[in-house]
Formats: sequence, structure tokens, C-alpha cells
Amino acid sequence: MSIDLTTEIKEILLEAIRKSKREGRLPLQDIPELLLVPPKNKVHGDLSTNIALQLSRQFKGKNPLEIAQIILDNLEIEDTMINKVDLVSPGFINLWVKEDWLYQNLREILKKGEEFGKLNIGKGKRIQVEFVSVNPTGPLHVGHGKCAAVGDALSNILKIAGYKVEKEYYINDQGRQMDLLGGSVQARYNQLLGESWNFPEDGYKGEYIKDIAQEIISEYQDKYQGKKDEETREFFKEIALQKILKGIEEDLKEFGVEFDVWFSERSLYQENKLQEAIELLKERDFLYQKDGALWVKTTAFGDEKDRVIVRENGMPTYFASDIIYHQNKYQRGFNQVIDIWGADHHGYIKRMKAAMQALGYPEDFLEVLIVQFVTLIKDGKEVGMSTRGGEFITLHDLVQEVGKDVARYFFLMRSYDSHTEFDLNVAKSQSMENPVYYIQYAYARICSIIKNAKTLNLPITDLEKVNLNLLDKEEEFELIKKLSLLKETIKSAAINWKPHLLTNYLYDLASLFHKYYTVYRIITDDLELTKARLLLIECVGLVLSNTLKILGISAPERM
RNA sequence: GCGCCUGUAGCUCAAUAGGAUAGAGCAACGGACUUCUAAUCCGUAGGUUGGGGGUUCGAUUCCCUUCGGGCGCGCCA
Repeated sequence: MSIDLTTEIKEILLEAIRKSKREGRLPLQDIPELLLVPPKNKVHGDLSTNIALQLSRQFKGKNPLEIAQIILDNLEIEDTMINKVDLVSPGFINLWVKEDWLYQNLREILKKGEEFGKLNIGKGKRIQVEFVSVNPTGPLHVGHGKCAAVGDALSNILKIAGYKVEKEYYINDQGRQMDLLGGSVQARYNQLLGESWNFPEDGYKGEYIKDIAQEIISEYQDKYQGKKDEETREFFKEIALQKILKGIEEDLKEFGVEFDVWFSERSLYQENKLQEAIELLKERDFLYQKDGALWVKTTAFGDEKDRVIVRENGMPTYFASDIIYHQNKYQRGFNQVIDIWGADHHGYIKRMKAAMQALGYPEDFLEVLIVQFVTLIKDGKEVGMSTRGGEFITLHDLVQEVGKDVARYFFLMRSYDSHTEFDLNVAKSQSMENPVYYIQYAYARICSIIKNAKTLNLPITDLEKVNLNLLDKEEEFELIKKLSLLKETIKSAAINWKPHLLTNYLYDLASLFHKYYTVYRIITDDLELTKARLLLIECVGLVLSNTLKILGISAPERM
């Protein structure tokens, strides 16, 4: 097991700090997490830390420069990867790294291959990510696609960061909306068979309802024509649910998203879990009766008002389902669950988090991530997305139109909490405007060069026999530094739950490669140089494909 | 009215956990193909980070206030 090189340098700095503490020159309580990052400006070195500035908080009045100087006094850089150290006002410690450190990164990447990027910051902690969870009453639209992309990518990021992750879809398969769905399909079925049949008020009017009715006709002919009994209603409800769920599952699969668990709301009520939750809440004194209904005292945990869990008529509310659903999650042993919701549900967060605390779970057991809306732009104009309007665009349509890779990238390229403006014209263009192709093209170029090298019988990735010192150009150093940053980027994406850090990283890396490619040839008359450069681009290719894989975007070998 | 998200270049957005001279792409203008794929590269121009206060060595980032945009405030789901 080789040591993480950035960690190694951090350790050297920390040792200097600990030594200063032992000597009494820095009477510290605790040492904050040491951040070691490449500065924006090259004159500030290869890596930089603000630790002295951080530490100066602990003892006011002490000049950060003095603190930095004390650390430097105790810093042993002989026989390390650090080449030079500098101290700059107001207290930054800047480090220059030996070239050998950079080369060592390449060795590590090559050795680990597809494993490069894996971390262990999760330490096996179990996290559940629940996302999409759309009511099974119609097809997924593009907004759900954004949630799906974010949830799936975040799950992959957490996995590679060392968490045990489960992806779950919650199916709201009971209640009024299911009755309406069944009723709507039943009405269309009968109408298609020539019956005069009233369409339910507030029913689902989309074309897909007619499609389902048509399917039922081909499968069952007129078997249920004109029937109005309970059994028939159940039949329509059930078959509509199954068909729509199947469609949702297919659309997601086509989008590259697969769930570990499809969890049915109905199943919650088969074990009388509601009673269990109510008992617990009562015991903990967060439950009371008022106006004939049962209320949860969510205001005790910051909610604006208390919420009804069982209605006056004895029926549990949707909130009740969600409480026992999350109780179930807790009982399944997750250390933390992340719910990903659309922006229209944000008002629900407080009461859910309050309910969790009322049940006695840790405050951060449930975290909710709110994904902002998507606006589709076509020919410079906004495309309406209401279900009622005719211009409904489904996720399926979008994937057909622009492809899975482009759709996923566009949803992930911006922070999920900013509104996505999805320009269909840009997404469809196979030009430099489209960042997906820009990145994939970098990978395809690398594959193409390696293929050429093979036809020329050039030896590839013979690590021991390559003289990496020949990689001495500025562009090469920049590339290697970027490669070595992958793990830090994944770490940051995992801790902050920000998949878009990886799309940005990919773009930067691709950009550095394209620049390098333009200035230098990989395959030259100089065999030794060629070998070294081939090794470098192989590493770039590996990192590109590893990162694309995390985001669920394919890495084509030729374009 | 209250709550959540948001406001950065003409447009779409970054800015890593409060760090150093706020960066990319597009659009505009000017260049580079006898080349391992030009789906590429180089250059020019573009800013009072909506406004105003505060916190500190330092604020696009945190707090208060104000203005604009989006969304939500059911014994609906």
C-alpha cells in the first residue's frame, strides 16, 4: 500500500507543528485540519497552506507570520519531496515540490489503474441516497432527470470515497392519486371501446394514459368494458401502476441510473409500523390530540407549526408515511440518509428533520438536498414544461434527442442548487460549444495516439524502463499536477456533496491535454522521449475515464 | 406576511472549507491545419461580485439590512 503523496507532505508539516507545540513555542489546544492546495498564482509555489493564519485564531495578538516562522524553524525538508519553502505575508506557507514527487504520481496512477481515485474517508459508513421517487402517475420529465443525475453521481462519488452506499427509489403506491390514476385509465379504456364514460375530476389527462388504456385493450380486449365493481377498479389501479413503474424504470436505465432498492409505501402499512412510531412519539412526549386529530410537536425542533399525523377521520397523512418510512430507514441501520428532492418540496424539510429528532435520531441522520429547477431552451426560447400544456418533454425524449452522456453532463456541470438552463441547441451541437464532446475528444485522441504507437511497435507502459525525467516541459508539469489533484477533488466532492466539482475537473484536465497536444508531439523520433510521453498520456487517459465513469458518462475510444 | 434557493463579464456559469491579482465557455474581433483526429489551439477585449452596513490580517463566500428573480407555506400527495 503506497502512501498518498499529498498526505505525506501534510504529515511533514504537521510534524513541524507538533514539534513546535512540544517545545512550547506554540501552545496549541488542537490542530485544525491542514489544507494543502495548489495556489491560483504560480509564483506562490506548487502547494500552499494557510495553517499559520488558521492557528493565529487560537491566540489572538500573535502575528501569523511569527507562527509560520516557528513552523518553518521546525520543518525538516531534507530527504522529503519538498524542494523549497517560502513564507509570505500575511502568513501563507508556500511549498515547491521536487520534480520527483510529480513523477511518483504517474507511477501511482499507472500502478492503480482503474482503482486510482479510491479513498477511504467514508471508512465504510453506511449511507443511503434516496432520489427521484416520483409518484408513479406519469412519465419522468427533465427535472426528474436532473435529480437522477445528481443522485446517481453523488452515490458513485460517496462509494469511491469509501462509503457503503445504497440507492433507493420510494414508490408512493397508495392513496388518492392511485385511485385517480386507476380511474383515469379505466375511463380512457372504456372511452376507447366506445362507452360513454365520465373522466374523473382532477384525473390524469396526458396522452400516456390513453397509451396504457390501448395496451390493456390489446392484452385483455373488452374483458373489463362497462364494469364498475371494486375488483375492476383495483385491476385498473394495479395494472396502471405496474406499467408506469416499468416505464420509469426503463427511462432511468436508459439514462444510466439503476437503483438497489425500490421501496413500496404500501409495504409500510403491512406491519403496523405506524402504531410503533406513534407509541414511540407518545412515549417521548412529542404527540398530542387536538380537534380529533393526532399531532406531532415538530415546533419543538424549529418547525413553524405542529403537523397532523393522523386525520380526524382516522386516515394517516402523507407525513405519517414519511415518518415511518424514515423510521424504517433508521432501523435498517444506515448511519445517514440523504434525500434528494425537487425545489418545490423544500418546505417539507423542517418538519421531516423535526420528526427524526422527535423519534430520537441524531440531528444529521437525515439530510435533504434540494435540486433547483431545469429550464429547457430551444432556439433561444423557453420550452414550457407543464404537464397540462402540450409541450411536455419527458426524460425519455431528452435522452433520445441529445443522448445519455450529454444529458447527464449538462445536469451535473453546474451546482445542483442553481437553476439549470438546458440549451437544447448547444446540447445537440457536436462542436466546441459542447463540453461533453470536448472532454470525450481528449480521451479519444489519447486512445488514437496509443493505437498508433502500437502499430509502430512502440513499447507502452513499461514503467521501470521509462525515464520520466524527460518530462520536463511546463505543460507536462501542469498536466501531472492536475492528475495528482484527482483525489483531493473527489474528497471535496464527497464531503461537500458537489458532483459538479468533478465535471469542472474533467474540463480543466481535458483542456490541459488539448493544449499539450497542440504544442508537442507524443510520438517523435526520440524513442526515450516518446516512451515517457506515452506514459504520461496513458495516465491522463486513465484519469479521464475513471472520472467519467464516476459521473456515469461514457469514454469512447474514437469519435 | 413568513420560510428556503438565488443575484458574479453582453449570455450561461466557476471560484475547492473565509485566502493571495474574481476565472472558464459562448457571443465579438484577430490568428494557427504539409502535423499522433482542427469536435483542437493561440491572442485581444470584457467586472464597483445587485445596493448599503458589519465581523477580521483577509469577504463572491459568514452576519444584518434593502432591492430584484424562483419556489414553498393543507387534517393534498
